[in-house]
Amino acid sequence: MGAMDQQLEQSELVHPRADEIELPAVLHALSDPQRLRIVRELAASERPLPCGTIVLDISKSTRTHHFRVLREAGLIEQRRDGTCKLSTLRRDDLDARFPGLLDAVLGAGVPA
Amino acid sequence: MGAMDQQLEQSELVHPRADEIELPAVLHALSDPQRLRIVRELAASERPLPCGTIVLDISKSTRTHHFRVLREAGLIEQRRDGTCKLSTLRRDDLDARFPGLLDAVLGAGVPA
DNA sequence: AAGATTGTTCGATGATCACCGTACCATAGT
DNA sequence: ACTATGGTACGGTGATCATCGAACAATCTT
Repeated sequence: MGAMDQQLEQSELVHPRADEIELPAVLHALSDPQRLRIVRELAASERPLPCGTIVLDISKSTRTHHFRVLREAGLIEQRRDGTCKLSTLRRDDLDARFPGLLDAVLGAGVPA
Repeated sequence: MGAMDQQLEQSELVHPRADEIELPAVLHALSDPQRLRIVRELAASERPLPCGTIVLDISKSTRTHHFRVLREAGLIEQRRDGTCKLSTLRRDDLDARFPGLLDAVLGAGVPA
């Protein structure tokens, strides 16, 4: 969106600092079923996952879009690893900033 | 949206049952700053509040819109009381369905 | 260098959204 | 009955969103 992150856009990914994570952005990011699924899968593995191994019923570009929304909201961290890009849930940062939120969302997986 | 709730639209408000409350809808409803503020205010008073006493920087129709989103997502209950319409947080239903979620969101009020 | 794999960027599109003003509809009080 | 008052319904507008395909870029393997 902004214009000040152009020069590092291709080398370093845009990640908000832990104290910059905004609640509305987090809730919005989690309000999409596809992204919720990504977050759940990430939380389940608790190990960096390449984007490609997760959501299958959407196109590549849409997948990229969802991962960017999650990353810019501060929910995940992404880094390069060869040709893959590995994603991790920012559990500690989220728990520090919004205690209990992530657990509540993840725990709501199979309610009844 | 639907067409089956036409006959009770003006007398009885549309409320999802507790077990019909969907997580994405709840998160989406909470992802708007105005609605988050409404929910916080409702939670703070823990007593039914008329719509008019809460958000001031938006128009009447927009306020109605936000309250409807909150109600249809299952976050609040609205009922008539004379010329006013009183709103209450559906704390018990939310806690039963998504334990800890509401507390986490409300607790994230003043993070640092 | 060529090919394969993985992901991004770039429009574009249709849907949804937040917001508004105006008109309207209840109920309460005079 | 008239008039506030509190809220809804009805368009309408500009913004954002989820989605796609096609083209491109970066890395690895051969």
